Amino acid sequence: MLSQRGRYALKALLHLGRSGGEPRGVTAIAASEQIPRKYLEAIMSELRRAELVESTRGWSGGYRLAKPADLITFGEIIRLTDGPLALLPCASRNFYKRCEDCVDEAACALRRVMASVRNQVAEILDRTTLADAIAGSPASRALLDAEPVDPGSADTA
Amino acid sequence: MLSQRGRYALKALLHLGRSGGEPRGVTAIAASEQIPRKYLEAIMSELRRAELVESTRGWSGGYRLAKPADLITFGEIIRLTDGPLALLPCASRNFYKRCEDCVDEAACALRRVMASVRNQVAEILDRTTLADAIAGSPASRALLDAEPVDPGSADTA
DNA sequence: TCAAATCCTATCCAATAGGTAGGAACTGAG
DNA sequence: CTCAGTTCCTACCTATTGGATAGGATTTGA
Repeated sequence: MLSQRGRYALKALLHLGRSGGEPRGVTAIAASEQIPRKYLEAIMSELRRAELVESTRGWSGGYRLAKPADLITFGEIIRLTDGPLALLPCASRNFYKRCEDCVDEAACALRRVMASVRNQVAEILDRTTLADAIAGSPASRALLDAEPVDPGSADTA
Repeated sequence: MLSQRGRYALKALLHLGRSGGEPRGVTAIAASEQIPRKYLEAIMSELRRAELVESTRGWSGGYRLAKPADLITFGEIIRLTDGPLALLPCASRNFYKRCEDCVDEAACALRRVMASVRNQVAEILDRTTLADAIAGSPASRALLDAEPVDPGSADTA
């Protein structure tokens, strides 16, 4: 599961994506996205340090995306806020770490499966951009529409 | 990422799958899979309560799989030990929970993407069984072989 | 100069992950 | 019938982390 922090980051970035190039203040974003203001402040600082957003201070300052929304992928955002996409460190590409206790094939059988999961997840998240999500027309529609999630009737889409 | 607990559970179950129907004691499994014995004891208890394994006590007792290895999927194991496969509760099928603060499309744009990820992950994990992993010939070889993970040169496969 | 904004550091709290301890209950071998 | 080896159960511990708040320093245009 994503951390709340990660979810907030994604919501905030999607918000900025929808706001054109205009700077949006943390207070405004927090209010309209239902995020605790002070907490969002910290998150936006992190996003700035990661150069996903740019900020202007003072007067009518705020944050805006540092690049076009179609150049910012879910993958890079989530890796920043939540770390590896993979289910195991040994199946991660960007955060690879060997399992200390990996001596027999059991571990490797595991790793094979986990690597395939990682590949599929990365395939989606590294190809889907903020712009895709906003437009509602993701890069790989075939994948995204494959099998709709249907949580009762609670949905706006 | 999977919890250590989940990883241990998977390793132990794969171990049992490789052991034919013969009961294996916790001590033996722990030793050969490099898992703290007492901790594994707790995990095996949980797996028994979930009816993934059966136990016999006393003498030459131990644990064995409660069903054939080709009827136990990674999906059910991981859901048991680590909860939802989805990245967000609102994108989960088995653990669905509405996001309290979900009012505008941002959340739904998010959910669309996360749902597609969930579907792909579940597709793999619910179709891959212990037997598949052990045989090294997973259900959907096309997927699993799609893009091999290459962590430097540290690999036994 | 003032209000509004980002920025920075420190702190707090509850929950969880990971693991340990100690022993009760069971069971076949001897 | 006892004993060693096993599962089973309850409780506990400790470090880390997630999620957030507090308070103020700094910047900047109106």
